[in-house]
Amino acid sequence: MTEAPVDVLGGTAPDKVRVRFPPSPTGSLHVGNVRSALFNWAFARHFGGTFVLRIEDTDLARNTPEGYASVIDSLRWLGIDWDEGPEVGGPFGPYLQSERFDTYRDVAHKLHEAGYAYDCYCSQEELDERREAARAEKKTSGYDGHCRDLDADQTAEFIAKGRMPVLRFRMPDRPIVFEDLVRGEITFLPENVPDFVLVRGNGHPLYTLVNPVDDALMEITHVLRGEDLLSSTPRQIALYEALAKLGIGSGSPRFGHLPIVMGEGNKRLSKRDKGSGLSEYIERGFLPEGILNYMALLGWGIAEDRDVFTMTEMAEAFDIRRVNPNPARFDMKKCEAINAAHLRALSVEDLTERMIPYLQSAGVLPDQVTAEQRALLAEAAPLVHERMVTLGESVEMLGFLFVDESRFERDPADAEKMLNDDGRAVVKAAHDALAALETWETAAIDEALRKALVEELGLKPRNAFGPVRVAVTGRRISPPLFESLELLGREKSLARLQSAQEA
RNA sequence: GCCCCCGUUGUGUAGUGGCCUAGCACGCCGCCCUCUCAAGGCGGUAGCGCCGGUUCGAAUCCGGUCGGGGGUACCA
Repeated sequence: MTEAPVDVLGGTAPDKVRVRFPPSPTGSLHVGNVRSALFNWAFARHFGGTFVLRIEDTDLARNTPEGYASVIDSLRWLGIDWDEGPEVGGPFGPYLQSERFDTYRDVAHKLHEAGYAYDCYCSQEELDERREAARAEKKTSGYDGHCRDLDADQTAEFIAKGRMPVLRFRMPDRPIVFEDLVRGEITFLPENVPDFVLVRGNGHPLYTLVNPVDDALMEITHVLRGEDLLSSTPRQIALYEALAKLGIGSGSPRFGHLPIVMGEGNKRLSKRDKGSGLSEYIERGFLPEGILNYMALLGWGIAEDRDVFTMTEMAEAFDIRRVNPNPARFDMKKCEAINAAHLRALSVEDLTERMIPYLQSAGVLPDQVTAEQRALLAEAAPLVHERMVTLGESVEMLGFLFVDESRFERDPADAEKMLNDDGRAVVKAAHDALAALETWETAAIDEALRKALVEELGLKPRNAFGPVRVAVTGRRISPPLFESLELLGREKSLARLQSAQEA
């Protein structure tokens, strides 16, 4: 590494850097996608280049309109903006592959004409059979080149049988060596990279064709993607080179293969695993800046002694060569800790606004929030600011302030534990002390309760305030008690202290 | 089977031959603070997969080995 520092730009002017994020709209984004989008985005922003969003929807059977909307919404929620792509346009459109089939057909034809690809008539059964045989001999089990050089008679014979050929790419007979931006030099020998299918027998183009073709046409300079695509890189490089010779694009982009994200154990985080979908994090009330920050930490770090940063800072500091090639496990605890740090960094105003949707969807606040409710929430926000890990927790922490008295409920387990006979006696003493209060504010409440419960009843503070807390907030864990009482107001507070005695 | 990638505490990482009795963060444990829970402060736990070699000296270089992962489709 010291002898041969990786040349990231390879002659490309920084502002000419073009990267892309090519999700297929088969559902909502999962964390692997997000990480990939983020690193490409950071790379582009770092150099002042262009970030392209391209929708890979060639697999008609698996695409859904919701999937498309979900991808767009997710990226917007995250704040990952694209310079070219759906909704924003650009000079290389259309950016939906389903609208580019003519292009693929045309390119496939040219590849065939020039001899870079050939018709292959092998049936699935024949392929399987020969694959098994090769494997039995402990050899590479890929395509054996059977149809590489069919003559006219052989071809005619297949056609007479009614076989529909696939279009197969003819891999060059030489090693393919490339410098991975994350992993350094990687070599693939020709015997291990067999000819591959570009177009199905039914004429439908495959990912193997359309992905490189679009990268070439869209003048993509760098491809940052998951490690799972590493072994398909040599065949893509060969394709880029063939395309360039046909005047399509200018050769292979530079590649950087990011480590995969693993879930529990040693398995790649798959779409089915819980914790893999971005939507789960949105629903729980993670912040986009928290999620993104944590994702960045999966393989990259801004500094030795620092792991909380903004995306602006990331874009400024991002260096693909500093990405660690090790697969990284997703650690929910760490993700939560990072999110909590971002939550704490929010201004009270910002926090207040961001909590509202969560309180609304939980039914704590109405769709139309009144000015009074908003003001109350703003006053309560500082009390929970450093107690929350996600915005969703605001529902349990602050719900007691907003629900109608008719809907106020206490946690059954907490009530049972704290509002026993002793507890009710404490609550009664608290009620009487507070009822006599002239000014309803934190300091006075604090003083009155300490006097009545700690001094007069001789209780330890924690034992004194526990029952009161459950009586008023409904839970053993709550924002600070005296402040909560003040915000709840005299009337509601006294009513709850009353009703708790009857429980 | 074959090909490729990866290997530092539980997790993410720092470390590019001596500054390493291996640093940081999260987690976990304990203490302090304290009306609960957090936040904050202090302290602790735990790691260079293994074996050889090079060298005065190796987490760092080389070889092997073991382990893990990815790929091996008319999916992407």
